[in-house]
Amino acid sequence: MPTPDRTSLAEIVEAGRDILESAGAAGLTMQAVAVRVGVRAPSLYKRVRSRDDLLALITAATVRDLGTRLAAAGSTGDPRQDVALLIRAFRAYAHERPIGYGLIFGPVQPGTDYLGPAVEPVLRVAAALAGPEHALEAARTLTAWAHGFVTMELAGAFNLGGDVEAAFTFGVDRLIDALADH
Amino acid sequence: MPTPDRTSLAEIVEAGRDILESAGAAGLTMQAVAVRVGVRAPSLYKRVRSRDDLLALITAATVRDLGTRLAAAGSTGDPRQDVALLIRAFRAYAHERPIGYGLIFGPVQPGTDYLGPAVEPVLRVAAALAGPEHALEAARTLTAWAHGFVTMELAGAFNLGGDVEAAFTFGVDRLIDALADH
DNA sequence: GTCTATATTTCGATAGAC
DNA sequence: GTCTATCGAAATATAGAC
Repeated sequence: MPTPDRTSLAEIVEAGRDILESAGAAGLTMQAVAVRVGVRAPSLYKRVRSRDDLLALITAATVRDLGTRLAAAGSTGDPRQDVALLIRAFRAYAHERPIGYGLIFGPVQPGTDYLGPAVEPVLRVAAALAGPEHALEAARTLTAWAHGFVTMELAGAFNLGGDVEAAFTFGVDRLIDALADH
Repeated sequence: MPTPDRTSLAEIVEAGRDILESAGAAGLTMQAVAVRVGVRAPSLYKRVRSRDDLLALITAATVRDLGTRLAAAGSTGDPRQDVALLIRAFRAYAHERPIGYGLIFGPVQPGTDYLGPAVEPVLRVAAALAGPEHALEAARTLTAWAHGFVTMELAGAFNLGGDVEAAFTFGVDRLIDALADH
């Protein structure tokens, strides 16, 4: 009788995500993952090709997660309101899982179309706000700003005083004004 | 007679920056730096406390560099034009040294006020564009968007087709409109 | 599929002679 | 200040028994 499964790929990825947030990227070792899922490190290689492979799986899971959250951000029907809700959901997720979030736009595996799951909700609200012919450009502008803001925020780059919340609201408002279909 | 200096801190930092761009963060080893400056690895520790220390020095040098470039971006006197030139200079620098640039808003050493050298030029054009009372918020909005855009661009995140140059121009134009003092 | 045991490699950092 | 020599520590990954 073969040895029964003591873990699973999903459990390994989930463990990796938790370790990443609590111990940082350097703390994400195969050994640490093995301990958390309750097996020995070599056993992980039955389900994961390498540590880089695990990292890619974690990134993909994080993008899916973010996409789910963005899709659930709420739609009032008012494009401006919906964009604001979407961006706030985006920011909230980055604050919840800062390190995992940092993987999303980190150094990338060429040819991997890993961003898909999170793109659609953004395109939808962008189209509603800016009109279909500017949907893509508007989505890129919104995403770039949101990503830049939360990255700087998480890095402690807003250290000149002032109110970071006010800066966020200021940015959202101005951006929505700028992108709204005139 | 003591052994004459065969290298210097400045040379070490410069070598580190070059290795970083050509071999990535993982390729930046004390051994590689030593080879490039022409000494043995242990000698580096006379001028650098640790590899992390070297990374911090590289980050600081990169910020200074970026600040110089931003300050030299040109000023036509027209606030809109000046902002556009500044942001294009910002982007150009990130393209030149993508990995070094990535350090700037990476995980940070607490209490280090390392961003100073690059901030002043941004604040200046932001104040001219948005008015003094909104200078800080406008600078944050501009920087966030520019950083987000180049990060996504360098990560290959703009993979849905469309023209990236057009998206950049679109974003700059709309942002300037949004921030301009009305 | 899981285990023990280990190969391999690499790297950061230190000690002490010159 | 630079060198040789080496420590020490860690981590990825593999081999082969059960």
